[in-house]
Amino acid sequence: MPRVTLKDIAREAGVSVMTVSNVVNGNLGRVSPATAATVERIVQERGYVPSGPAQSLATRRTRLVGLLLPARDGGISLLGSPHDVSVAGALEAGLRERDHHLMLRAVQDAREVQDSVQRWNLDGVVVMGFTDDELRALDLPEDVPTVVIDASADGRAGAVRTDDVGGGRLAGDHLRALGHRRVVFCGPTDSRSPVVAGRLAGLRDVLGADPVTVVARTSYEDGLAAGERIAREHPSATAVFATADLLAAGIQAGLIRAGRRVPQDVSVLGFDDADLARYVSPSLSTIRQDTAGKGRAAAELLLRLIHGDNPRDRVVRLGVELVVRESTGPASVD
Amino acid sequence: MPRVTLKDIAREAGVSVMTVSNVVNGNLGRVSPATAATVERIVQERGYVPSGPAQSLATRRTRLVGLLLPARDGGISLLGSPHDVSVAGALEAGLRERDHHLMLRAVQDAREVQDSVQRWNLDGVVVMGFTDDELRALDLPEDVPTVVIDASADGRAGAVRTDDVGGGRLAGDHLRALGHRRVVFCGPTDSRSPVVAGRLAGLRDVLGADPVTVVARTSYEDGLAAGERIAREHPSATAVFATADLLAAGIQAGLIRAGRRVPQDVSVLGFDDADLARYVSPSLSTIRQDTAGKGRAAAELLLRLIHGDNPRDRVVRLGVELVVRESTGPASVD
DNA sequence: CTAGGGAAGTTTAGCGTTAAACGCCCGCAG
DNA sequence: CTGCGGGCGTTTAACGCTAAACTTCCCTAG
Repeated sequence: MPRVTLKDIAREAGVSVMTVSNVVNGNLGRVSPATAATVERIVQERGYVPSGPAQSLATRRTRLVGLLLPARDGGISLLGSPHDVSVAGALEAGLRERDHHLMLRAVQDAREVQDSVQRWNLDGVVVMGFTDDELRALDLPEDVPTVVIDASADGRAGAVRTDDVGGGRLAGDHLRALGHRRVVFCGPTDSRSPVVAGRLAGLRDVLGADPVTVVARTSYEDGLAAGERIAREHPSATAVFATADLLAAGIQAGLIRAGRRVPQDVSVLGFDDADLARYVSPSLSTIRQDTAGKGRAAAELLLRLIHGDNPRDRVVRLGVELVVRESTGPASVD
Repeated sequence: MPRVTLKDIAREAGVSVMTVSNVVNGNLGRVSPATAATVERIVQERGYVPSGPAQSLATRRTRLVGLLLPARDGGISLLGSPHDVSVAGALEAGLRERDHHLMLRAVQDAREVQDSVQRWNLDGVVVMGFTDDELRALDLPEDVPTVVIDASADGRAGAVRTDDVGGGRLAGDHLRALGHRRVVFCGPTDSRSPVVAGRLAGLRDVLGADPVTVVARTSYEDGLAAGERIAREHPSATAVFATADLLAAGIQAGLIRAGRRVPQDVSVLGFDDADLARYVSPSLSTIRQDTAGKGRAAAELLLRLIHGDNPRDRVVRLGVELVVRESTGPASVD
């Protein structure tokens, strides 16, 4: 069953294809209401849907946005964290409402980026889950509107970020108010990620001194190891602030496994307010960030960039909020 | 900066566009090795990438696959569960390896399906997260290769499923071996989902009698409520088998909140072996299903359907495995 | 009475690619 | 010699759509 084309509609309506095209695209300047109505009716009846490829070819715009993610472990886990999933969902919703489609693509190197973007003539690209260094290596095309999430925008690209410094401060305030003085900061500080650096900077702001830092990837397993290590190597610490809930959950489990009580002996504070913060026990106190807002903001910013109405602010920064649950409590007096 | 086209390459190489096209597509029957080499070199130098839209228009094939998901809560959470995320990741990887791209799209009704599929001339469609009834209402296009995940394939569509009956049996065997006789089954039994029905049937097979059933959506919150309800309304039950880990985690928390000990008073068994099964405490015993395998199988099956080499089996069923952790133990003697 | 202008179209050309049909030249069998 | 079949291409038309230029026709102002 061949596709219904403009030509089919045109023939049936007794007008030229151009007229049908104009009606379909709401370009009603040159079409009489009567003709428009007829065409509209036939379009409905026949269930005509314009061909994306043909439109793209003619207009050089695709209404297609790529979401580029790191291809790790063979690319199986392309949405690594709950955070990413939530952002991706909101991004898709934001694009869908404005009549754009999302292409999901894991990429490994600049060549793959180039290929995806060029092949599909993507109108725009959103990049998530890469560190600044990786991003630089990806060599994102200059001429395609781009929004990076949780990374530094270099020049022309837009960026959506969380107020990480504010989040770090919030964490510091909370822990300080509970009487904690010896706080361990835990996260992938070796990745030179501006996100991690920001959270640490915020914490330092409040605590006044450099907190002890323990390096760990943001996975549960790394958290587990880090928790045990903290119990062993930093026995005097009374609180741990981790850059992600997943990591915090692991740390907490590791501490408990090492015989510490949470929060009586050690408080644990996470970041994100992922669902799992409520599932683990003790439930995690955390700095909530607005992941859905991130996705929506990315969609909006990108569409702005695409349409060329140069947004005043190419960097959107979303607020954070402290959520107190069971994993943080007053510092134990020793 | 305009796109590099076949024409550009052709001009530079002093041949016709058709020759370049043939070289690029590895259609070397009519091209001398020397010419091919020259063209190849220039293609590399110029970084030529074929235009997807143009190719699609000419060949009527897009190498584009749509992943259709339910648009719920405003479509923000398009990948509802960890299970879905993992499947989607593996699907993307499978398609990518075979040079196809994935379009992620939340849909609400038949019109939206129609629109996405027609507009982009999708070569194939994967559908996940819908019940059989919803699927029927979506009215998936007859003429587009389709693979449904965790639903019944109606006729021409392919299906990838888990051996749910086997999983149910495994659950039953495990609980039976531990001495449990009064088992509660918990899941969205009202949705007439073949997945849930299969797991229940497997459990019944082993237990010999109809287990008590408590209806609940597969969310942590519903699990929490269900757990408390089970403690109240079915105080003599010694084990609960839930259709998803997320649900099981909630049930377990609800039971504990109601004063029951897990597993001493009540055992809890989940399904999926999602990451969170390891994060909660007690850690969840569960029936592991191969979500990555599901995604890969879906990719493979779909590509088969697309290429018309009619696969012998349009229904792929993946195996399950019992994973024993802390949440299940011997039945308490009363 | 005519120029000008808007309303309602249509025609032309082109987006980048490919399938299919059509050369052309050379070597070799009859 | 003629014919004819490979090897190596080229040409043509089409895929479905749109931007821009072009055509009518009618109405109104001067």
